[in-house]
Order: sequence, then structure tokens, then C-alpha cells
Amino acid sequence: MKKDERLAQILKHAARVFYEKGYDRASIRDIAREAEMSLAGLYYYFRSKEELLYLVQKQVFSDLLESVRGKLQAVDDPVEKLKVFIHNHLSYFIQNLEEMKVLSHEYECLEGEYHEEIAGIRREYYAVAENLVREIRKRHPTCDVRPRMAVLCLFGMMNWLYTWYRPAKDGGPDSVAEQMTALYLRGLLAG
Amino acid sequence: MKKDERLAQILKHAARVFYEKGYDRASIRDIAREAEMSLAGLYYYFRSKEELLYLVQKQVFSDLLESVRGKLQAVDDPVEKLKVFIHNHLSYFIQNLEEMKVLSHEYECLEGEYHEEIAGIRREYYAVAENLVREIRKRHPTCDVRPRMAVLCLFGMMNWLYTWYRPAKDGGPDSVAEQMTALYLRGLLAG
DNA sequence: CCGGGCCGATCGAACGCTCGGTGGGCGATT
DNA sequence: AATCGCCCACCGAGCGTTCGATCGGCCCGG
Repeated sequence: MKKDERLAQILKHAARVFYEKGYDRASIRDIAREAEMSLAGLYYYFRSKEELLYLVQKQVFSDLLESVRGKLQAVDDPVEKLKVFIHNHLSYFIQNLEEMKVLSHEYECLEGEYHEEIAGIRREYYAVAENLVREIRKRHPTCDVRPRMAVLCLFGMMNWLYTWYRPAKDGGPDSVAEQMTALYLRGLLAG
Repeated sequence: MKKDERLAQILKHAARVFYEKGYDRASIRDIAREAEMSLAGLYYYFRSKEELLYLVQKQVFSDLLESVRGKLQAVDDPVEKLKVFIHNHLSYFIQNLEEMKVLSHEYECLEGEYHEEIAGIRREYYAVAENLVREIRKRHPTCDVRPRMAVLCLFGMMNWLYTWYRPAKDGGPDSVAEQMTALYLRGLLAG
């Protein structure tokens, strides 16, 4: 097995432990247990616990950003684009719940360059959504919410998901996305 | 100075440190420094770090619940009541940003009875909001979002605030509440 | 086909440090 | 003299990290 694949496995294990215990309470020993490796053996794949968190966050966030950019290219109308954005975010969130909780909840744990790089991706991702809202405002005069507020409300609605989502109660990604899209877009556009 | 008041002061210091560093990264020694007391001296006022977090969360959450119950009594129409609920939540959030971040972000840090008691208050608070949405659905047939989802989206929008709120950019409590209420209620009621 | 040397991957053990928590005592107030 | 509020000195546990050693597979000269 290649080193990259092995690292990917380890990141998956790490994400699960961070998801369950939180970054600070999770010890490298916990992750070693989960990955069925020795403590010291893990350090062959990363330099520090902080780098491990960085690798988890970077991988999932880059993937998410790439995914939505691909899907947005196929659509023209900004309202439809925003629907695609919301659907993509929620699908990805639900299908990668552990990593996405780690991404949403452990934002302040990284420092220095690690933090800066994740913050950069975050800004890019945010900008995609804000630009869509700006486009919509241009074409729909009834849309009067300030873009910054509108986008932050949207992310709040969506990212809070990790605190309450239960598949049995709330249905699959499509169902969740449909309901949230309806609630949010009617609020954004109606007047 | 009375013991209660001194404890309240200490809780305020603790909330600030928890707010800045997060519960796990904050050490009792940090709190001692902030409160200008010795480590051992603090333990005269609480039994453990976990109890300290519990006291912070319980105090702020009870206060919030009591506050909204008081204000809701003065209103009859459920839509107006929900507006009051949102305004109260956001005002309180912004005026007690440190404690409210600790309440929102450090939910999983308590265990056993401590956790159960905070979870109990949370359920009560949640139930207030959900009952309002149910009332609204009864009287407004165009409201088709499932109450659970509607309420969780609302809390997501509001509680995410601690990750982005900047007074200079986003205005005061009234401004934030007005925009969020508009966005959310139009989405909930429109059809 | 064999042998030795090398290297990637892994491990056990330990280090230095910080953590939450405590036992005993000191001075001031009552 | 007793209680209250507080602090110094300390403890055991657990942390992230490192180090030296090991083991299996691969390459290469004979």
C-alpha cells in the first residue's frame, strides 16, 4: 500500500476520533488505538497533532470547494446556482459528517500558517456564496437583505447541522436540502 | 463582599477565558490569572473545572430562558411572539457574547448530571420555540416547513453568530434582529 | 542464486511538561 | 477561639513528542 493511501486512512481514523471527542480531548494515543498503530508509528506520517488536524481540515475543505465549483459551471441562473450550492453543501456535509463537524467546530484550534491556509480556503468558499447573493440582488429588486448577513445566516443554518442531524428524524441529504432551500430562498427573495 | 457576588465575578472571568481559549485549552491557572487569585483559592468557590463550566452555562441559560418567558407573556399573536423570541435571543446573545459562545460551543464538555441539567434547560428553551412554530403553522396554512427543521434552522442562524459577529460591520442587536427576523419569517410564512 | 547492505515503516520506552486537584496552614474578621 | 477566605507547595496522571532499535522486503555485487 502506498504512503498516500495509508495517510488517507489515518486521516479518516483521526477525523472519527476528533469528531467523537473533540480536538483537544482527543489524544494521539486515542487515534493510535483507532488506527491500530503505535503512537510513535503515527509520527512517521505527520509532524504534530496540529498538522494532523490541518491535514484533515484541508483535505475535506478543498474537496468541498472543488466539488461545488464543478457543479456551478453547469448552471447559469444565479438563483439556480445558489440552490446547487446549498444542495452540494448539505449533501457533502451529511455524507462526510465527521470531517465536516471537525471543520466547523475546531476552527480556532489551528495557529500560524496552518490557520492561515484553512482560513484562505474558507474565504474562497465564502466568496463563492456571497457573489451568488450579490448576483441575485442585482436581478431581484425585492431582495433587500445585506449580502454579508444573508450569507452568514445561510452558513449558520447549514453548519449548525452537526449539532442535531439524525438520519431517522430528518431524512436524507435531498430532503434536508429541499426544506432548507425552500425556507431560505423564500426568505431571501420574497417581498 | 458576599460570597455569591464574588462567585459571580469569578464566573465572569471564567467565561472570558473559556470564550478566548475554549474550555479544554483554558486552564484553571489561566482563570486564576484573569481573576487575580491563586489556583487553590479558586477551589473555595467550586469543586472542579467541570462544575465551573456548568455554573457559567447554567447561569446564562437560566437567565435567557427566564427573560424570554417574561417578554412572551405580554404578546398574544404567535407570529409576534416569535419575533419577540428572536429579538430577545439575539439581543441577549450580543450583550453576553462571551457566555453565549461558551454555551453554544462547549455543549459536549459536560457529562453526567451536569450535562443532564443543561440539556434540560436547553429542551425547555427549544420547546418554547417549537411550540410557537406549531401555533403559527395552525393559523398560517402556507407554512409548510416541518417544525423541528424550522426551529433547528432558526437556532443555527442565530447561534452561529458567535463565529462572525462584529459590531462595526453588523450593527447593534436591533439591526441584526431586524434583518434575521425578516429573512427567517418571510421564509417561514411565504408561499 | 546467494549475501550483505540499505531503507521504509513501525514500535517500546522514556522525557519534559502541564494539567486538575489537594493538604495544611496563615491572617483577618467575628 | 472559631470561621472564612485565601495561598504555597505539592501530587499523580496524562499529554505531545522523540529516540534508538527492529523487522521485512528490495537491490546489487559475487
